[in-house]
Amino acid sequence: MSVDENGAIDAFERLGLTSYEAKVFIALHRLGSGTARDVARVADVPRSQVYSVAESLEARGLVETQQSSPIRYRPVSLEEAEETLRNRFEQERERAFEYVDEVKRESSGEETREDIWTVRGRDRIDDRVVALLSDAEERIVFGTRLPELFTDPIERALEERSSAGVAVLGLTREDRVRERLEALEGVTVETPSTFPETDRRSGRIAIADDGILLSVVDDDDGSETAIWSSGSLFASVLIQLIEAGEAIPVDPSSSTEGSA
Amino acid sequence: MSVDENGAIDAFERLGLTSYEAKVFIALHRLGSGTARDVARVADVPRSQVYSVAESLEARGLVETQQSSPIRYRPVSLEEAEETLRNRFEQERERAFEYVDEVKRESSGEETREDIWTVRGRDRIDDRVVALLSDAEERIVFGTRLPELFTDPIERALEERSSAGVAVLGLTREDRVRERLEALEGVTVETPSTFPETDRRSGRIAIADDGILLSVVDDDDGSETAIWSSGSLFASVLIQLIEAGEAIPVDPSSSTEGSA
DNA sequence: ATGCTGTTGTTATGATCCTACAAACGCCGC
DNA sequence: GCGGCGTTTGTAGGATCATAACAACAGCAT
Repeated sequence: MSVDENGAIDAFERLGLTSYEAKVFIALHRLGSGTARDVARVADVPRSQVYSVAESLEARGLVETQQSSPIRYRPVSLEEAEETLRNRFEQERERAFEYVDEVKRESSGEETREDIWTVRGRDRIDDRVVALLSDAEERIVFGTRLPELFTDPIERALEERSSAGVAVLGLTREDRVRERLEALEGVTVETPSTFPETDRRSGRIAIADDGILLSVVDDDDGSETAIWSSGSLFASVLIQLIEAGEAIPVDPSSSTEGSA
Repeated sequence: MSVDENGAIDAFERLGLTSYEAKVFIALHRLGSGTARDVARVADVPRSQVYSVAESLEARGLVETQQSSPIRYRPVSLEEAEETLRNRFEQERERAFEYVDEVKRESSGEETREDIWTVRGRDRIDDRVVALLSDAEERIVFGTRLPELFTDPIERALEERSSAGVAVLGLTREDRVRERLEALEGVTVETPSTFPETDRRSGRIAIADDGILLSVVDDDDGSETAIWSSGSLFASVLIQLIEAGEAIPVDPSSSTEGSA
């Protein structure tokens, strides 16, 4: 998906440049090379500011300077710039995480018991579901009404667990999801009995042994929020409710409905 | 090299977190999990601020929340956090550079002629030297008095070019550099005739056909600055001067001395 | 040679925004 | 009644944006 200049400037800002730095950098790529005046004409940056901004970019390795009269600037190649920014990112990442790795304390096993955690965002929930399913030893239940929430890694995890002898049950009303589930060897598929066909908020349900995850999808922006728990009384009670076919919304504003 | 907490906080800030976000994230890793009060005790963050800071981290996928009383927070694993930050970086990088790639204009060939460019920073100069040397078709001169400026990639480039039939001459007084140069097949090594043995500012000299790079090293902080040019009259004149054994400092404040 | 004009590069200043930091307060459980 | 929790408000400071002034210089016309 293409972005406009404002989007690119925003992206550069999140990469650590100021708005002026981003504009000068882009302008120099447009021009090939140029003086402060050239840059100011192309970029929405006052000419008097271009000098110090370009100097800052040079210090960052993103621009080269020709000390002529007038001074000429030129950007390094995109490849060089990407590598420079990536190297800086990796360097800071290493600095930051090396320290945290030193001081972190492993979460104690008990601390996660009796706990229910909230996770937001589709990618994060994808990962959590895969982690949950991959740990299953005895049985799995997975259901969704949205094909896009039935991701390839989830599909592979179901297949792999089924091959490993874990009992896998799929729940869905959605034909496209049903077909993919049925295509997996050893996976049985049922139509959920208690969710109304008009249900539009449920996201995914995943049960793996004593772990459970329930997600909901916001109709407005499609964002997904999940709660999950593993090895807790809450989890076992909720699993019982689901298996009895009577999932009960815990709270209207943050429903724990399973998939339709 | 290990870093302290302030260094880690600085690094997280350059990765796009605020100071408070970094402190809360680190504190949660120290604790394993905890309430706002727990975090405030460990981190230099007022308790009343922890709630919104942790919410922001959750929105970034770096923290999970347990809506209990009191609210409990726990960090995602370091692996997850690293992946999250890296994915965000790559996403912004792609957004930014995709746009610049669309709008950039190739530098015209002539525009780089008659031009002398300044490059700062050891890594960038490393790359420029390698690029210069790798393009040589006929002859190379390389010299430095500092072993650390004779990098492995430079060494490999000299070796590769020598194998390709390019005449390669090394210039140095420094024994360690001399030994490495002499170990390269087909490379001759000479002692420079004009630089005083007490020279402490020269960095590197690299000549490749009609291109030249000269760097100097700042005694105070060891930083390196280079000028380079290729295919220009300036370059040919300077090459002649070097080859006549009479390199002349262009300006006392930004000397263009060659290597010792 | 001189005066005028436009450009260059540096510096200063004010406005705005974001973040750090402090404090207040209603509600709740004990 | 007290302490803890969670939300909200306010202020100060720094960074960035944006504008403006000015000395020096180059080019050009006279």
